[in-house]
Amino acid sequence: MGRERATLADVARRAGLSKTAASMVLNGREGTRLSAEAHQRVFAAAEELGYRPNVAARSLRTRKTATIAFVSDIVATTRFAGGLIRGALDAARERDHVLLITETQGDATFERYAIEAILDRQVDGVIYAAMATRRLAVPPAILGGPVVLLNATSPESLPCVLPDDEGAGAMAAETLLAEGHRDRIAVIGRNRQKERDPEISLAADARLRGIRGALAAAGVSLLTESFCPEWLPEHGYDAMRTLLDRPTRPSAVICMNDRLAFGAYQALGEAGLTIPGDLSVISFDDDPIAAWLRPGLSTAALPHEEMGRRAVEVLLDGGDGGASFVPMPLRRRRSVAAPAA
Amino acid sequence: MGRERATLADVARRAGLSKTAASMVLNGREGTRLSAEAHQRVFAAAEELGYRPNVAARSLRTRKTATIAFVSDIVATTRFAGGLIRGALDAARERDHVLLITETQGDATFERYAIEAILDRQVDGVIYAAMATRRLAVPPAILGGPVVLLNATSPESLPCVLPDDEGAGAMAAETLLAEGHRDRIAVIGRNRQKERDPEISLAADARLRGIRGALAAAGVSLLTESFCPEWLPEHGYDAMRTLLDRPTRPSAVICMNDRLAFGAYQALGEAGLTIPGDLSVISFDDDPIAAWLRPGLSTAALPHEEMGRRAVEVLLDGGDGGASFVPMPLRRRRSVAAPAA
DNA sequence: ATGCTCTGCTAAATCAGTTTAGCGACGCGT
DNA sequence: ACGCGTCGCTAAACTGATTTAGCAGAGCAT
Repeated sequence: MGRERATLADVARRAGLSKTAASMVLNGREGTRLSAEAHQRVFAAAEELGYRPNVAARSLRTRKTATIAFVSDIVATTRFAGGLIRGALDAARERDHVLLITETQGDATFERYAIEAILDRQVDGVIYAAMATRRLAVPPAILGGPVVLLNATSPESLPCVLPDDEGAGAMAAETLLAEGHRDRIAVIGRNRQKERDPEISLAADARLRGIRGALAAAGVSLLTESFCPEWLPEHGYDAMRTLLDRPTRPSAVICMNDRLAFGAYQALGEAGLTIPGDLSVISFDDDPIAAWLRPGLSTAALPHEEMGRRAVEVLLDGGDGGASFVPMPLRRRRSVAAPAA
Repeated sequence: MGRERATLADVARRAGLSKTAASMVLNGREGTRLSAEAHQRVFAAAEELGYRPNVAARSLRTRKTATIAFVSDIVATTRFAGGLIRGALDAARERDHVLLITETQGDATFERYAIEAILDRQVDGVIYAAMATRRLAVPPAILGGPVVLLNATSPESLPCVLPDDEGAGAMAAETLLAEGHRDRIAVIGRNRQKERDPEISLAADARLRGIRGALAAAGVSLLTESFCPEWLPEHGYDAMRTLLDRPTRPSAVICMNDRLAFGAYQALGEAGLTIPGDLSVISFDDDPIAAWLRPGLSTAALPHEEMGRRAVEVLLDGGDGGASFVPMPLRRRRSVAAPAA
């Protein structure tokens, strides 16, 4: 690629100055005593030759590469990753950096390979991302440089960027309360494993805490809570069917994610019940499907893009070293209304 | 990152040989006359020191970086990109390469930036990917090196990797024929713009050609074809409702993508019709939603992962310079059955 | 006139590899 | 004994930038 690129030596020659002078001018070094005229000549020469510095040569000397490694378990290949990468890409571009992407797929060999590739290329920092919000162990080899965890925390308490699941939980509950729902609110998607083991999920527990907190503050308690083995549509479907068999039908359900909500929609459709007339539904994630459902599903969006962006900012601009929580905005759609009288 | 790494000079010193010797041994150069014992000593020294070559230094001399640029319009941030990137990542790793990801977002300024970043870093090749299968103009600046188009073609007829949409269209039609559907097959998702302008879509025309070819071969013609302004669920919904108002109800519909099919499902559900009892549905893409629908949606999968992989293979191993079509496998689910008697 | 400082600039070292050119020792044929 | 080829290896150049150390000349004070 790119044959015949002008080098710094070419620029210097054309400007009638030394490489040293050219380098200093182009890097905008303070305290150099080069004349205004010298500056002019260097800039002009660089412009005329279309000079662009050779990154390899520069980083050989400076050990800076203007490159960030984006390492993930399997996030890069899932639909959830898009926003994370896009946000990181944007923020990186604004800071004249570029993203090197690798995936470990949870495999130790792949991880070792990814880390070697990264160290060999002397990246300026690492963003270590997880698909599901969770706690994880960071390979010690990358701790030599700046690291930011994305959608994850670690025992070493490295700087990290997380969605504000607890806030989202509270918001979901408050949204229902504001519509007038009180004692007939149900939750679909309780899951002991997810709630207890931070290495599996941090979201489950946080969302639940938020929901409970907001309801407690209003003096309301949950009608019932459905447990699900996973957060997939079929489990939401099953849970909703069971719920409909109860003597007291809920006026609203909070689903722990959109896929469960989708399953719940299916069960409601089969039962001939309408949303939000018979029952309101609210959920988390803002999966693309939320906008496609009829009626549109109200859901607290995972702010992927903002999270990716934030990770780069913390990495390059420096953060306070702690956790950075990104708010989950509510996407208000037609699935929530006041309970039937 | 990576302080105190051993250099080639360290290895040479430890092996009691010159840098030249060490370099040649480690690169497995043929025709060198270094003794077997020298080889041993170099390998041992490298091993003991945990030596890893400095990529910047190497590429400064060789102009090779073991890095591939993955440039896309907006593909990297969409749910469709996952597989493309994952496949490329896998194939790249197998060849000891790494992926530099950039996005143009269809913006000329961003594109220029992306290309400069790429040229500055002297990547070994470029994969230029599009979100929607289409024809596009490749920026001339990257034509100096190897380029492969992914999910796209170009007027310059560069090597490219495309899904076999025509084959998939034929397969969809044949699947329905095999179940016994004949003269009551409808298509949802015709779209003049997509079919006519290759800069918008190549898939629309190809899928349709495949469908028509297979039906013609069986002496069958389409019952009707619904036009849609876009391929979104709401348009599938509208099309299906219109279809159900016709005197002759179709026994099967082929939707141009899964989102249309999702909309069709919604309309069928509301009309109280069951799939596949009253009507079979088949589609294209294998969006995650296809597996979540009840009943599961039969669909020809976009082989993203295989496409990403193929792009890297063509780029690094060399292709025949033409288009490489990747088959779209049918994901057979419960949405297709024999027509009601 | 000498010494000193300041200005404006450059030579050369450096980063860590690859590659070219070639050197000394040895064996062999004549 | 001399020339030649082969073997096993190395010195030094080279890649393109940054950075350190320092030089020549002007201005000024003594």
